[in-house]
This record gives sequence, C-alpha cells and structure tokens, in this order.
Amino acid sequence: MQLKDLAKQLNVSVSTVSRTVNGTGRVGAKTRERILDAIKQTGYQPNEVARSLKRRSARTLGVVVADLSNSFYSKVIKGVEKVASENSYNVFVCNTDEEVGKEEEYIRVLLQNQVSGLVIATVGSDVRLFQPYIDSGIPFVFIDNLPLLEERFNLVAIDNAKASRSITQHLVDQGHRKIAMMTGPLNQSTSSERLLGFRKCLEDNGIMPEERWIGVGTFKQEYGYRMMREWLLNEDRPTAVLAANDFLMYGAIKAIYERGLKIPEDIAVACFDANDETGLISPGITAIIQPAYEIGSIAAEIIMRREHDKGRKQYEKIELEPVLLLKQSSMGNKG
Amino acid sequence: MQLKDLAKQLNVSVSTVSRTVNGTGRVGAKTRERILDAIKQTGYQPNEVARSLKRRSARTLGVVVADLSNSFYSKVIKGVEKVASENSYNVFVCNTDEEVGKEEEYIRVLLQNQVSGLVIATVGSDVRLFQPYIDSGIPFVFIDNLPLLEERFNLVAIDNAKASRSITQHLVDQGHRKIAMMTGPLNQSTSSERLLGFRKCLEDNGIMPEERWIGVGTFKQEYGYRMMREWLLNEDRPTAVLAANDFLMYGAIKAIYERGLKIPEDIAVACFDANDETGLISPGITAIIQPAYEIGSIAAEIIMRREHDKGRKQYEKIELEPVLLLKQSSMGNKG
DNA sequence: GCTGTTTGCGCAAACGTTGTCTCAAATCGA
DNA sequence: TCGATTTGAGACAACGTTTGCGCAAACAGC
Repeated sequence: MQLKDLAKQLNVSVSTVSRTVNGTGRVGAKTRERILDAIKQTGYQPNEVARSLKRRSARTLGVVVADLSNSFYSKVIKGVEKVASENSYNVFVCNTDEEVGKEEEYIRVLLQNQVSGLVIATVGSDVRLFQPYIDSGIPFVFIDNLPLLEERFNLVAIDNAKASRSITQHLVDQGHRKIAMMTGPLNQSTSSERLLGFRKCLEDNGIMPEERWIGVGTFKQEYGYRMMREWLLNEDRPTAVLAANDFLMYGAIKAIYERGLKIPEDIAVACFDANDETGLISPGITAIIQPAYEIGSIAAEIIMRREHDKGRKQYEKIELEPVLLLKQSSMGNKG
Repeated sequence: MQLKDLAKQLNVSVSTVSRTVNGTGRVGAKTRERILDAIKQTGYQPNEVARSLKRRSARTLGVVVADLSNSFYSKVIKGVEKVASENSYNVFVCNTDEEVGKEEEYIRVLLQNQVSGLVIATVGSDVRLFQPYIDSGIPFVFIDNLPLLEERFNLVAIDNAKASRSITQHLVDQGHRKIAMMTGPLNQSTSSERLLGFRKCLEDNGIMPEERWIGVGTFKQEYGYRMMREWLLNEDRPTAVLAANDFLMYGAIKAIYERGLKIPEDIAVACFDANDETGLISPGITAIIQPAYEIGSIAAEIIMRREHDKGRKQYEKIELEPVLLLKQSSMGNKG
C-alpha cells in the first residue's frame, strides 16, 4: 500500500494525501477526514526510505561504541534511544570491538545512510576522513573519548582528570602512599586524562608517582590480570590500585585473590565504572560512576537541537558530574 | 559528491558510472579505470538511501530485544552483527524494555525502513499485525521466545523444556526433593517451557511439584528477591531453587543471604543464562548457558539465505544445544 | 458585481540511484 | 568486404515520497 494507491482509491491526488499524512500544507477538513479514515482502514505506512531520500536526511541517529556488552555503553545507548524515540527518530547501533578500522568503516556506512547525527565513543579513528560531512553540518557528538586532531565536534563527558584526582585523593586519605594505576592506551583521552589526574593528585600530596606502578596497556580484563600479577611478584608491592575501568579491575582482583591477598586489608582497590548489577560482588568496589544514561540522552539532545536549528555552527562541550561511590574495597586501614 | 557530478566530470553518463560502481553490466576497461580513479580521488560514496529506495530493500537487518544491557542479548546482537557486516549489511538495534507496545512500534518502524529481515526476541506482540510484510516474504526470525498465534516464522533457540529438565535433574541427583522454581510471565514460551520441563522432571522422578514453590512473575531481579523472601519466611522451605534467568537468580541470592543462609549448604541455586563476566561472583552459579552468539549469527544467516534465494517459502526452525555448567552453587550435600 | 484575497487541491519536478532499452561502433567469420 | 554478432555507453523511466507552483473556486470588502 502506498500513497498512490490510497490517492487513487479516494480520487484525490497524491499530494493531498501526502499533505494530510504530514499535516503540512492546506487540506480541507472533509477530505482530511476521508483520508485519515482510509489510512486507518488500509493500515497504510509511509515508506521511510523514500521519505529520507526526498528530505535528504533519514530521521536516524548512529551510535558507535567499542563494546556493546559493556554496560556503560549499553546505558549510553538506552539514553540515546529514549531521546531518539521521543522525537520519532530511530537508532543504528554499531559495535567496533575497539578496532579503529571498524570504527571508520561504520561511521562511513552510517553517513552513507544519511543519519542525522552521530554519537561516537571513539577509539581513535581519524575524524578528518569525514570532514565533508562535518562541514555539511552533520553533528558528531563524542562521548567518553575525545577525537584526535579535530576541533569541530560536540562533546558530552565527565572531567576525567578531575574525577581521577578525586578518587586518588580518596585512596591517599585512607593512608595509602604506594598506589598503582593501570589504564588503557594513551591515545585515548580517557586513559591519558585519568592517568594525568592520578599523577597530579599524588604530586599535590607530595608523593612521587612510581613509574613501575603505572601500567599502560589495554582496557581488557586480561591486561589487568597480567599487570597486577607482575606487581605482586615483587616483595615491595603497592597497597592500593586504581584501575581506569571495570574490566581492568576484575582482572586485577583475580590476580590479587590468586596471590592469596585480601581486599581491602592487603590491598585496596578502586576503579572507574564499576558496575555490579548483581549486587553480589564482594567486597563492593569503590568507583567513579559516570552518568551513562544521561551522557547518551544529552548527546542525542544535542543532535536534536541541531536538527531543529540547522545553521547553528557552534559546538557544545558538556561536562557531567560523576559520582564517587565509596565501598569496602578501599575502606581498609592502611598506611 | 554524487554519481551525476562524477559523470559530468568524466564526460560519461551516470549509468556508466553506476555500472562500474556496482560491477554490473558492461563497461570498457579504459573507462572503468578512469572512473575508478576518479572515485578514489573524489572519495565518492554512494547514497545508500537512494539505493535502497531503488532496489526496494535496505541492506539492513533489524534486531528487536527486550533489554540491551542483558548480556545474553548483547551477545546475540554481536552475532547478528558479525554475519551482517560480512555481507555488508548493517544492523538496526531496538530495545523494547519488555513492553509489548514498544515492540510492535519498533517492528513497524523497522519495516517502514525496508529492513531485509527481522530478528526478534519477542515479549508477546501480536505478529499478525505484520501479516502483509510476512506474506511479502520479509523473513522474521524469532529467538528465545516463540511468537503467539502465528505459524509462519523462523526460529533459532534451544529446547527450553529439555534444558530445564536436565538442570532440574541435576538438582534431583544432588539429592534435592524440595525444589522451587521461579520464572517470568507464562505467555512467554521461555517461561512456560522451562516451567514445563521442571514439572516434567520432578514427576519423572516421582516427586510431586509443590505449587506454593512455583513462582510465576516477571524476569526481573526484584521479583526473584520478593518471591525468595516469601519462601524463606516459612519454616518448611525449599532446599534448592531454579531460576528461569539470571536476574531472578540474583534477586533470590540476595534474599537468601539476607536471611543468613548459605549457598549451597542451606539452599542450592541454579538458573538459566548466568553470566559472570567478572569471575568474582562466589559461589559460582550452576546454569544452563545458551549459545547466544551463535543464536544471533545463525538468525542472521537465515535472513541472508532468504536474501540470496528469495522465493523460498519454507521456514527454518533451528535448535541449538545449550551447555549445563556445573558450579558450586548446586554442589552441596543435601537430601 | 467587481476586484482582491484566501482556500483546497492537482501537476510535475525533484531526491540519487539502478536497470532496461537503445543504438552506434567495434569485432568477427567466411 | 559484407553481414552478423558482440561490446560499450547513453537516454530515460522507474523507486515512493515531498513540495513549489499554479489555478479554480470560494469568500471577502466595498
């Protein structure tokens, strides 16, 4: 069933039907009634692809994340989705597995599909590849990581350095001096900023950061495990460890337990984004919790604002406040 | 940049450019070279929306799940995505929050967007609403739950009744006689089938299922907690409990611990889909593990088969084998 | 009743592709 | 060298919408 058939059936022109469907232009009250009735009866559904082609924009948002099964991202997606569906947009979700190549490919595909805007948790693709699109006004909203080498973008994120300082300060306040940190690749700003905040905090407290206790690797559990194991091999080991995300933390804890050590008695643990839906992980993990859902919904809202008010050329950088959640994993007695 | 511009630039017709882009029809070697070069230089990207309109099908798969942050579904999605991208399709992901209305709405939207096929973990929407599409040959592939009142569909799932029997049998083998079960709404086949298998197994073992120890509610943690608490209030309590998914199990465990009981010493626990990425939940949970990733990829493959061989009118029902993962939560001594 | 404005609706041209139908030119066999 | 065949490439009509333009009818003001 399409516009044409409906029009024929009712002896009106396609334009008239189209206008009543969209509520645009002028249509007589009587004809409108008839058309609306017919639509209900026949169950006509407009072809969105044709619409998108005509209006040169699909009412669609693209979301590119590194890992769908990471609950931080799935919350972000839910946030995006909520705002999208409120505006009757829908959402393309893409999963890059943290591969730059895949990320670039997906962004390209999304743009070819005429998305109205993109929400990207980049792992470092070269955004300049998409310059023509950016210039043509398609909003790119970054969350989490900053893009490389590019100024013209919107951002929704927490202040990672600051958050990192605050959680590190908490460890220091607990009496720790020998604090280790593990993080992902430094070309991701979440990594570098969190490390920066960590260093800054230690220095502010007159503690010299120990380079051997700074682990820069990947954001995966495997790396957290390996790094922690290495640190624990040595007699002189850290009394606290900060992990830049939850996967690293899980790996670290595994190594700690394997070594027969206790948390927080022997070693305190804290991280970013610990997310225990089950409530069963014990001890509870002290962590910086990002407002993931809000990050997603605000990112989508930025795109919506651009949609309603094209032309707008300014970029929004929105900083959200994370929460420092204190749990047992860091509340031992130490010094 | 579009076909037209490229054509003008090279003094050839749009058709010729289109043909070389798609590798269809005949184009002289020399012209092809020139065109390919120009494409590289200008970075021309075809407009997928126009293509989709023309060929009356977007190379796109729709996936409708109840809960994105459920790792079972996110694995399914990854599976779908893998196959899709291998075939240069992409994937619309929709989240229904277990609401039938949302589910129907999303299916509608996806169809309006001319998806080539749908992968649906239904929570009970009325598929007959989409009869015209089904008849027109758009493949619907159900995973997890069966659709209501409709015969013409593809299915990829485990045999829930059988799996349920096997995990129940395991509890019986451990010496349990007083076994409780909690599950979601019975209009979802995962619920009803799992309950059926549970009953069947008890009966086969000459155990009379106790109706008071059968909880039918929702698949949420909250319900697992409430139900378990109720059961534990009574002096005469079950010595083992089977939960139809992991959320219910988490809730149940919370109630058990609150009551000061031990797993598995006081009460054994088993469930479907327990998924402890962290490896930190203790004791480990005995569970039926579904091959989620395979479910997704096979579902997508079914759609791909249909794409290559339209006309095919048969429906595929594929049954996958789950794994019964034995852990400490059920390995106590009991009778 | 005559001009001037509004209202309702149809026509037709887009939107960016693909694919069928041409037809001229090139190639072939004898 | 001549017809027969193959090959290369252009014209043009789709695909299902939206929308600017135009025109007749209806309505207003005087």
